[in-house]
Amino acid sequence: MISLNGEADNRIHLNRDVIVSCAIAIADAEGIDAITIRRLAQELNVTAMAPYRHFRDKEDLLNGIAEKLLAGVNLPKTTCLTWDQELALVFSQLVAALRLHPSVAELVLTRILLSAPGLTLAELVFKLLTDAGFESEQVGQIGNYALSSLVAIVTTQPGAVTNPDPEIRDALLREKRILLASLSPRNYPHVVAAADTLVSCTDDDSYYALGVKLVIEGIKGLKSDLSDQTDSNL
Amino acid sequence: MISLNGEADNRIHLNRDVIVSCAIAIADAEGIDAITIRRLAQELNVTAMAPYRHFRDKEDLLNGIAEKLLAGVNLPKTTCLTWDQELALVFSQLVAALRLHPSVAELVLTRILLSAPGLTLAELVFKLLTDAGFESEQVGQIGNYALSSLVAIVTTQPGAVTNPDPEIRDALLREKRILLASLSPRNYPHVVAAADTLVSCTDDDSYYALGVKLVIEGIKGLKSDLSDQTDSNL
DNA sequence: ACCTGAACACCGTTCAAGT
DNA sequence: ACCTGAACACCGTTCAAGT
Repeated sequence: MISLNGEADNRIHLNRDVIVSCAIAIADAEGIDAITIRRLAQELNVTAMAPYRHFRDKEDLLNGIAEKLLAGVNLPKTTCLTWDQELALVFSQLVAALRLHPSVAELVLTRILLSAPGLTLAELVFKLLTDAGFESEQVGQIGNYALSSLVAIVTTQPGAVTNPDPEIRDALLREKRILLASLSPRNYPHVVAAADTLVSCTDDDSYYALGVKLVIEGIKGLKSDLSDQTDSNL
Repeated sequence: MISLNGEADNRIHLNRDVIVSCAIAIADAEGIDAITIRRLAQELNVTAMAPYRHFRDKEDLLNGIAEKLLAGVNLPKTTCLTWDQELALVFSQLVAALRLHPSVAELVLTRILLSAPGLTLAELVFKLLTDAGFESEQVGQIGNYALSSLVAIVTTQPGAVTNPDPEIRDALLREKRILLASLSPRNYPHVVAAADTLVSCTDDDSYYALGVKLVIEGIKGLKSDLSDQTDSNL
């Protein structure tokens, strides 16, 4: 049946990517808890049950969000870098992708191995750790630590505040600042001294750069321990 | 009015700690999503609204859970340790406390500065980082990284699987193992090689010990960079 | 193949009462 | 002071139909 009427058809053609993109947009604007199947359906001018043609259940939708975030990680193609330089680059790209949508970043924490883009990322990280000289058991563990740490760093970024509203966001930040400012400097001198740093970032880029560096330095530290026992080449 | 009847009164005297403990027990048995106000009320033989005398809303309850976990961290009292040794000890104790209830560990990620025990922990970590020679801005950032990383490590522990049922747990683990085993070794050789490590731990203790070491080594690596620029004493 | 519509069991939370 | 009871607006998800 040909569409005869002049009314605009508000129904976008539904598919996984459209739904996932819509969910991310909702979370960007109102926080992760605003992602519900019914809200999504409403936003897409469709019945509450329509999304279920494309997702088995809500968990499947959340997996789809994590997958989309991971697909946004810009992995280096060719490379004339040392393993630690390339690893630092990969980590930076992961952080860069997650920073675009901080309120859904937490979904990635437990879902890296559940999608192709996540597996591609993990594969590259594991390969670089193998190049570095770690045993296969340590490769899995260290890779796991590193990826988890970086996701967590984005999730807990000082200025983050999981964003329930563009306006309330500022109120929450102010509240957090006041809470830290009201602490007794006698009981928590170092927390009070670091309060400004903890509630907002002067420079997000350098904040994340330091985070990546911490992880890389940690891995290099573990490697030194290894080579102390096995060989002594740099 | 004196209780005249012989029936046992199933209603425990309600307070924050009783409710929080019950919530943690529910999560231990059935996963974090099983924590609902109504379920809690039912478990405590009380009306759905009764918990609201002790918690403003569900968020307040989740804060209470995080607080209880952090209160379980056994901080060292006196100390004749160097800053890095004591920091390693504190981190180990944090991990030890979180490991007792892995399915609610994630709640701590964004709630450390919201309770007294969390603030005490953060204060000690920040103090030790200050002792190590970091500037106050770096103290806050590095402390944040380290604590976030350790919480994340517990949340993503290989054998963890957020536990929706003692029986389904094994099924999920098997499923995960099969998923990784079914991957093409051509596309993901290093992931496949690390599959066993990723799905379960041969030794949880050494897994977490390595995680703590990674963070400590990372911090020491950052410190070396500092002292390279300022002075050269070890 | 893809969407609708009604229904079910369950949530968090409000408000006004009870004792 | 602390708990109850009824009600409201919202969830995820099922099932049977529609086109």
